[in-house]
Amino acid sequence: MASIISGSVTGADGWERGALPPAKQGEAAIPSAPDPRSLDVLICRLESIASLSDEERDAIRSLPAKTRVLKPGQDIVRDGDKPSQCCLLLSGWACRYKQLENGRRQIFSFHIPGDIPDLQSLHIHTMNHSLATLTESTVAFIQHESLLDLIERFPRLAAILWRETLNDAAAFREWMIGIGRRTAFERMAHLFCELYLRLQAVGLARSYRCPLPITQVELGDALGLSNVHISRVLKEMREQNLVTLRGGSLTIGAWDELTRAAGFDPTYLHLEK
Amino acid sequence: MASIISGSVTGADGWERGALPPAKQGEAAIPSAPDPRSLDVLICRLESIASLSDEERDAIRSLPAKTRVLKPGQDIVRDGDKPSQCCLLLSGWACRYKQLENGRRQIFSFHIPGDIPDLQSLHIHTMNHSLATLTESTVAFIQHESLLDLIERFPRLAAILWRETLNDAAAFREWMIGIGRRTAFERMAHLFCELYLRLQAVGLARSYRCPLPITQVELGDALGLSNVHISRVLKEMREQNLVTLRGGSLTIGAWDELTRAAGFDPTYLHLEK
DNA sequence: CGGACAATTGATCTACCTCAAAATTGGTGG
DNA sequence: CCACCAATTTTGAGGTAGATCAATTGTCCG
Repeated sequence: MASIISGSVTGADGWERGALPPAKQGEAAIPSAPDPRSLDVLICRLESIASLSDEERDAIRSLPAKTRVLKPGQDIVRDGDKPSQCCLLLSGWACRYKQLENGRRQIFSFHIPGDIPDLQSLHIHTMNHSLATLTESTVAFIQHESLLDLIERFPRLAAILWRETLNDAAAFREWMIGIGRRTAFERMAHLFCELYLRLQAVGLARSYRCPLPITQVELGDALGLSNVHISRVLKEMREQNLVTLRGGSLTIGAWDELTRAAGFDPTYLHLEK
Repeated sequence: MASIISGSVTGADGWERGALPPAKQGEAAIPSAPDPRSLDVLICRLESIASLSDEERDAIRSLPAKTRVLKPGQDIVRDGDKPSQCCLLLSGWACRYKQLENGRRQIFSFHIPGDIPDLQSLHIHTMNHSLATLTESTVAFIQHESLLDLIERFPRLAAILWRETLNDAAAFREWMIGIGRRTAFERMAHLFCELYLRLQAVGLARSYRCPLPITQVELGDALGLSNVHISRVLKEMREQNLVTLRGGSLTIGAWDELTRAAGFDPTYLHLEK
């Protein structure tokens, strides 16, 4: 499968224009034709971190972007690529990962609508990991030069985006703690807490239910565990009525117990409200 | 032990002025009195990433900074602090870590001269981890406002510092791969490769020898291993003549084999030369 | 010389892995 | 609506990397 940005394949590689994922969980349907308003999800996201002036909002809204619908399991940028654009996730799920020699891989982060998973490519020119969709996704591509021009005109936006990448690093550190120092049960609980809150922040989760369209193999690659062990720990959580994961959606049975079991402290997410 | 920046203790907490670590391994002795030229180590470091103009160099050199000598094992900033300054390491070693409830801790990164380990505090106002010295160290404190003023006047410096924090995140990802998907032997080898190259880049290592004044407990906290296991793996490496760690200094017996065993690819460090 | 700390070694235990087979799920075409 | 397929999940059995506990040795330094 070819990376999109590296540009080796375009047509036959299967972007379905017009075919959109079914709108779910309060997510508004997004037209596949380039739509300036689609960048509102970015504005919304940034306003959860800092307040924006009218000029800043307008400047973001008028960023030139190309919207695409991508199939599940498709690489957006590849390890080694030198992309000239960033990717804003409008709908669907994506992840960043790195493939190792022996077939092993490590997933670093999961991404949901409003995220710019490869924002770092703005300043680090060669990718040292890959970015791929997990589900069918709608993404908007924004040229680096447009973003660079934007942050030159609005230095405050530069600071906000910089902060975004710092939050990203904070999440990596939290992830590291999990992998290095928590039991399988704890780190899994921790991941569920994080994802639930992040989804809630962009309006994709409520009343302790949220989409989680991720296979157990992928969970394992993220948490440094085997799929077999993921299955066993999930069973245990189910039996304790902590969480249930079925049909791509997660139900949290006991939030307080879950956070306690995970040793979860949400401050590293830097969510408002 | 009290954090320096949180300011709860100053006098009795024991900063020794004038007492300096013995200069070793080609490291020039640094006067303990505040010395403007000391910021040259930062200039040197930044120039390993990008070239600087004369004005930029001068602006950095004239940053107001307060230099201190700190004892080993002393917190510089604490989890929860809201520092108003950043810390540039001039000599010695430091690490960032987070303490967990049950007495466990995870070390995220080791820092060497030229690093600004808490650069992120410039935009993330509350620390979500701690920073501490590992050895006696000389550090320069620079007020946030001075740095903010600097990057406002020189936007290119902002981009360079931003890039620094992105490199930081890249190192976290590499660390995660190790903890999640590599054996104890591999990840330890990987750490040694990383540290050797970073030290070499700032002139603190040559001919496969470098200082590594870190206890086995600290190595374990960084790699997610017990100190006992660290000892055993070190023994194995010693027997295979890969590396020897004695008296706070590391000797690499077979660089090529070491990198091969570690699956080490140095590009994520973004070192020039 | 003595005391604190760091490293080593031995013995035992366990969380998680690997391999392999069975059961479940979801999508597809007839 | 059912039958079928591939992908995913579940369960079982046995193996291992690395943890824990505890005692010994080595090192540094006042």
